[in-house]
Formats: sequence, C-alpha cells, structure tokens
Amino acid sequence: MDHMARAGSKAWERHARVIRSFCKTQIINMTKSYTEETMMSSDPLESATWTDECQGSQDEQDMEKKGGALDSMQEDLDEDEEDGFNRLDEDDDDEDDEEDEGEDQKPKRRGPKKKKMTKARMQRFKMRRQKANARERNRMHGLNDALESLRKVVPCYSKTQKLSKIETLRLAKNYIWALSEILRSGKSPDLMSFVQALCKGLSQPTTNLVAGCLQLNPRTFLPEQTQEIPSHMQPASASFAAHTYSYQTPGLPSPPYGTMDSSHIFHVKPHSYGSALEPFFETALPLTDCTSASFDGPLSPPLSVNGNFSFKHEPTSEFEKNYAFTMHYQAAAGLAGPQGHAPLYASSAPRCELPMENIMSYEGHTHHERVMNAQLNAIFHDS
DNA sequence: TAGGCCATCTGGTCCT
DNA sequence: AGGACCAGATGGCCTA
Repeated sequence: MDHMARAGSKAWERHARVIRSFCKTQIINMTKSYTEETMMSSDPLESATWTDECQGSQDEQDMEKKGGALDSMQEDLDEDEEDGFNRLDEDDDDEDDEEDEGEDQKPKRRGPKKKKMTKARMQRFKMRRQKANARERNRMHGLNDALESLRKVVPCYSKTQKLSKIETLRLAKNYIWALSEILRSGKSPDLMSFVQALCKGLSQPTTNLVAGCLQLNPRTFLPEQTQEIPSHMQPASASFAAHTYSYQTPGLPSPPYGTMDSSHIFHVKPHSYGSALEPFFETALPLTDCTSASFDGPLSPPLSVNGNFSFKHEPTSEFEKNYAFTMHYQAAAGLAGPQGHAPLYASSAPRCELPMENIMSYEGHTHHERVMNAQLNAIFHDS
C-alpha cells in the first residue's frame, strides 16, 4: 500500500508539474500575444470563414483583434514547438524523469514520442474555436432577437429607451402574472394595482418608463421605504398586495432591482395614497361619468428614464389634468370608497377605458400598439 | 470615475 | 466528434 501511495503521489506530482509547465507557457504566450495583438493582422483567409457571421463593424473589429491574438498565439506555440516546450498532450505514464523533479524546474524537453501540438492540429483547433465562437455569437443574437420580441409585447416599448434584458424579463414575468390573475379572477383590475403589479421588482428607471407609458405618476404608486401600509388601504388593495407579492421570487439581487416586498410597494403616504389617480380623476373626470373625458390632443413627449420621474409636478391646469391621463373611469362611487379604490378584481371595481393610442407606445409602433391596445382594452374593458 | 449593461470569447459539460 | 448550452472573464460604451 505504501508503495502504491508513493507511486500515486509521484504520478500526481508529475502531473502537477506538467500542468505547471503548461500554465507557465500559456501565461507567457498570452502575455506575448496581448502585447503583440495590436500589431498583428488577422489572416484574411481564416477570417473569411467566419466574418460572414459578423453583423456589425464592432463585431468585425473585435473578431479581427481576437483573430490577431489567435494568430499571435499560434506563432508563439510554433516557437515553443521548436523549443520543445509545447507538450499539450503529454502521456501521463512517462517514467524517465522521476529523479529530476524540483519545485522550480523549467519544463524539460521530452522525448520524441510525445505528441506535439502540430501546426495542423493548432490550425484545426483554431478553426474549431472560430466556428464555436460564430455559433455562440449566432446563438446570442437569436437570444437577443427573442428578447427584442419580448420587449415588443410587454406593456412598455420604446426603441430609444430599451429595457435592459433583466428588466424586460422581470416586466414580462409581472405582466404574465397580472394577466393570469385577471383570467383567474375574471375581473377587471383597477389601473393602479395593475401598474403596481407590472412594476414589482423593477428598477426605478424602468418603473418610471412603465408608469410613463401608462401615464401614471410613479410617486403615487411607488412607496417610500419606511412607511407602513395604511390600514385604510387594506380593503382596497391589501388583497391585491397579498396576491401580488406572494409569488415574489426570493433572492432577487439587491438594489437597484430590489426585493420588492409588499412594504416596499405600499408605502403610500396617507395624504396621497388615495390620489394615485388624482391627476386624472379629481377634477375633469367625475367618477360617475365615463363619457365626459376625451382628449384628442398630441401625445405626451417621450419619457425620461434617467432616474427622475417624468411627472415632476402635479398637473396644475385643466389642460394637464385632462390630458395627463385621458380615460374614462366607470366607478360605482359608493363602492369605490372615498379614495376611489375598489378591490382589485372585484366586479364593482372601477373600470378604465384607456385610449390606448395615448398610453402605450409613444413612438408610433403601430403593430405593437395594435397588440397592446387589444390586450389592455381587454383588461380594462368589460371583462 | 464608478457602476451598469452589453457583446464576445472561452473552456467545460452534456447530449446526439 | 461536433453542436448546444452555460457561466466566467474581459473590454467597450454610456451615464450619473
């Protein structure tokens, strides 16, 4: 057993030495490559086999650079071959060097029986690597295309202010959940709760964007950190909160994305929570009159998503109040309560008829608008 | 200038 | 063997 252990140990040390030697060589090669790569030009013939996958000048530049690095590495490896240093495929059963092991020994020349990384093999390796890179690029492009498709069907789309990948996924998840909840309950939600559901777990800029797309003031539905849910909110939206936040996936990254527990959402100041839709309802839109408000003015300007709310001020003029959220609000005033909030999916909940040409894409993406109009009309119209 | 986001390369793993 | 998928590393770009 002792003999076997020693033999194993020796074999392991031999293996480790080979690895150390290889790593040292690779580090030297890579260092050389990176210092030379800016001076190297890529092989046009080789590049031609894969630059057709490239979709932009940036890609081409990147790939040329990397190709140069590969060529440089190739040259270094060729040099190493001549020096006998490049033994990538060493046989582990090499017995003739047991006596000259040392900690800092340079890699020794091996016998001719060792396999070499020949130029042909290196060439094959390079080609394989390049093909794999091209496939990976295509795969990621496909993934990005799919993500772009997703961006177009979630309720907030802008070509100029694209949602990030992670925000797109989160918004899509929220959107799916909200729609599912509507299907499950068969009831129309109130708009604010719907927006809250959409914005759950989103960063502030994305929340701004979504809110702006829906022409809501984020301040009215984004809570502050330290306040509690007003008790008088609970009949109206607490059930929604319980629904909405119970499915929150644990372990979301820390801010800016946040964990979005319910306390994070429903911190609405007592004096303001009931005014979530105030800018839209309080004056020009009598809750019982769903036909009086209509506005055919211009669309609002593009939103800023730079972290500041798009609506930094409450609408002051009748024009703003009317225009800020042109909607019809059918409410059973008595059931909606003084704050105008009814249970989210209650049949008596106020129904919103949203002129979708105003609330969705402000960039005139007609297809997207059609899709979203249909979807949101279905939500806020008679269910 | 730091941090966020992104594209790309790369090596590993699994599957066909 | 080769392709798909994945995650880590890296560097560029942009913005606050």
